[in-house]
Amino acid sequence: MESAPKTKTRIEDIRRVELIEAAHRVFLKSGLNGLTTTRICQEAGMSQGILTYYFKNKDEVLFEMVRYANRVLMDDVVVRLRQAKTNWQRLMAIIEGNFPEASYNANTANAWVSFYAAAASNARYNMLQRLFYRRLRSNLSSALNSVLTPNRVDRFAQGFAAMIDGLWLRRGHSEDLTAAEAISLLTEYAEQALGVDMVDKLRKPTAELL
Amino acid sequence: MESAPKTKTRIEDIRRVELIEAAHRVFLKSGLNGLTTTRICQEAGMSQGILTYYFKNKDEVLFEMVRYANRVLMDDVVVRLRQAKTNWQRLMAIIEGNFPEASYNANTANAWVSFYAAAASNARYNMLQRLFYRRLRSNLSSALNSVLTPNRVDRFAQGFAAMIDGLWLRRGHSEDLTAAEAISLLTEYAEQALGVDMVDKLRKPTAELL
DNA sequence: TAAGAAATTGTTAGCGCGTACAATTTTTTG
DNA sequence: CAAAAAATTGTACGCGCTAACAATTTCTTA
Repeated sequence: MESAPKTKTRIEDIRRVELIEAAHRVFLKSGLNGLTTTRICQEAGMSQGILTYYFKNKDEVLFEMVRYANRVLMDDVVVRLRQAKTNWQRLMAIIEGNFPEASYNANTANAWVSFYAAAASNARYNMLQRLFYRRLRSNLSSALNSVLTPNRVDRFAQGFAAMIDGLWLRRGHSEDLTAAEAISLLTEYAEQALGVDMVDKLRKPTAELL
Repeated sequence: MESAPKTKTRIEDIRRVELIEAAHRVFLKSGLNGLTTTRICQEAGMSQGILTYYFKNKDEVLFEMVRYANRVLMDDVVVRLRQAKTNWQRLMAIIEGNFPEASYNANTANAWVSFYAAAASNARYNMLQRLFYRRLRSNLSSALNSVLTPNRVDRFAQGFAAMIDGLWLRRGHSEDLTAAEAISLLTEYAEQALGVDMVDKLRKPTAELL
């Protein structure tokens, strides 16, 4: 019976998404510091005032944009995880998905570093950061819990996550660091941390639990 | 014969150092974003105008402050390196020196992350970043060149540096990450990347070249 | 100790920013 | 098609910041 608010909501949703995507494009170019209300709106082809009509304030847009940006990056992991048949492939899905060739560049890296910096004094960003880490640990756990105890998974995740973050951090200022190298360094790390025996175990097809 | 500019230079040097140290204290508390001219001067117990009297501008103070901050951190490495007798001890000096118990806390970590973020759009910061990395690689090289070719050292340094940066980055928002754990994770990484044989070699006393 | 130099202060101009809001245009609806 | 509602624009205010600079105090030196 509610046909009235139909179009209203539709436009609202469209504009919100447009603004978030515009903010995302600016973010990938210039990081959080480059993100002014004026630039977001002009990137979206709208006028400045529109922002506070569809969002509480600028922070609201940025928060949604970061979630969106992470979703875009992590889609790669999700797709690869779905195709994985063995636990080793699951681990490789996580590794390769964290360094998509197309995204692993200096601008994107610096954008994320600026997010990390902002998270130091922004409670909501901080929560997102923790959420992202929990997701990673959970993915790792599902790939490794057949060979590692929960405690071992935690420790492995610590080093693994540090390596991912470090490789992204360094990407921002090392022109000669490719996605392939990052993947290779992280793979090597995982192989050495787990040892040959465990890697062999992980390579065996997963016993299906139907 | 130059007795006239004696006191002048003395005061100039003192004030410059005082301002740099004051900026450093603010930096460790609140990162680069918290660093306004007003805050630096009030931390130093001086009035705002003094800053441009002794420095070209604020950026100049910040640049010198970052060099100072790095020197403070790296002093630990230098001291440990001097005491090292074997190449393995040299490697451990680098590892332990990069995570001094007293400095490895969330505020300091976040301060450095804010520096990394700023380096994305600040050419001089970027040069400092590269300089810091070259120093690390050079230290690593002097510890490992007896067992690794230059190319291997480079590759090792890539992963090693990523791990250091990642462990600092993560320290900013993981309350439960201690210096001991960081050192242990990095040591483990080095041991596994080098293998038992090389570690054994590194443990033998260095042949003195007198 | 007086004059000149050096050091220090406090104020102010100017800029970029977020956002509130009145004014305007477009869309919806009876 | 007119009146009301929704969407969009442009402007303007206030804030925090850097840097410039005139005014003032403190030190030097002859």
